[in-house]
Amino acid sequence: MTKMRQTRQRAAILELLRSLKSHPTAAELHALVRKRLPRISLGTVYRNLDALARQGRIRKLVSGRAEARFDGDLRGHYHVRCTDCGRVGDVFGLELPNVDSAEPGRASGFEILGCRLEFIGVCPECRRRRTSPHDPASGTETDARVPGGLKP
Amino acid sequence: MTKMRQTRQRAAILELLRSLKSHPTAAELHALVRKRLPRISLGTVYRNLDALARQGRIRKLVSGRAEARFDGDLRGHYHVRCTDCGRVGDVFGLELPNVDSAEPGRASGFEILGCRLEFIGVCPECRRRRTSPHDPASGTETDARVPGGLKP
DNA sequence: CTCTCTGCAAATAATTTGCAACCCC
DNA sequence: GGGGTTGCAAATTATTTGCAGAGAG
Repeated sequence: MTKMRQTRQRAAILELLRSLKSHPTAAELHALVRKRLPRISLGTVYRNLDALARQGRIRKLVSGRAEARFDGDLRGHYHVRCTDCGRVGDVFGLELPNVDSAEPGRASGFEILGCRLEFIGVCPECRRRRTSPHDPASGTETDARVPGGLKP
Repeated sequence: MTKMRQTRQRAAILELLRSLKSHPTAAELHALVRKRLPRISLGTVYRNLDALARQGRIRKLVSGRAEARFDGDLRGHYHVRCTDCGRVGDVFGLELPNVDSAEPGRASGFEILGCRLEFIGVCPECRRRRTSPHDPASGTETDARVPGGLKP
């Protein structure tokens, strides 16, 4: 990763995103930034969002470009997703304390229906292949990395 | 939702998925089912996975077809995603107990880097628009719906 | 028989990428 | 000036959908 430059479009995207209370998609952001920089392209928005997230200056809320995966085992269990290859593993036998739904409901104004927790990690195969100094954060939201204790 | 028929392809997909310990993507599943039903199309696989998940007979692990969303606010907080419109809201001020990373690591064989938790709910706007008896589970993984207490 | 389902192919949608011009450092 | 960046357009990828024929009930 070489030196990152400060361009008009990058600054506009960052400033705009910081000024918003919402969590826009790339397309929404593009429409908004366009008011100030009418010629900015969607591709540039994507490239900058990626760069900024990779730097940790903004946060990317999951999903984008990951295929859906399916599980035929209905027993309750958690999942771990490999940051390198996307593979998903199972975590059976883990008991976590319940979360009170009233609190997030009050804080957000949403009617809370449930919640979802998944672990982020590196699968055995990818770990083996990890010799070169791989890039740090993929930029995708991955809350904490507290050794021994994770902030859900 | 009318009566669902029992077809050869649907049965094969379900049986195959149940027999697997992995969490295949639709394409991977398609390749596998094809060994038994060489003429089955990818479209049929998608349609059946969706139907089965909607019925709760299999589980769909997030992502597919949701656009990425971005957040310029780096202060630690959680998110709620609206099941109806996809909008994302913030949950500030929620303190949850940490999760021990050793346990999931041991259970899965993965090197655990972090975890991610997001709430699922209905945003104020969609709730207002909710008069008709909307369809229940979208099929997408949403762990528990314990009133007052959510299983993370 | 009647509908739901299937295979096939074309259509969407989100995101990525190749390339020549551009402009930040 | 040199190399990261941009706009544009074409390319990928994942998933959806229209349609006519097939097959489950």
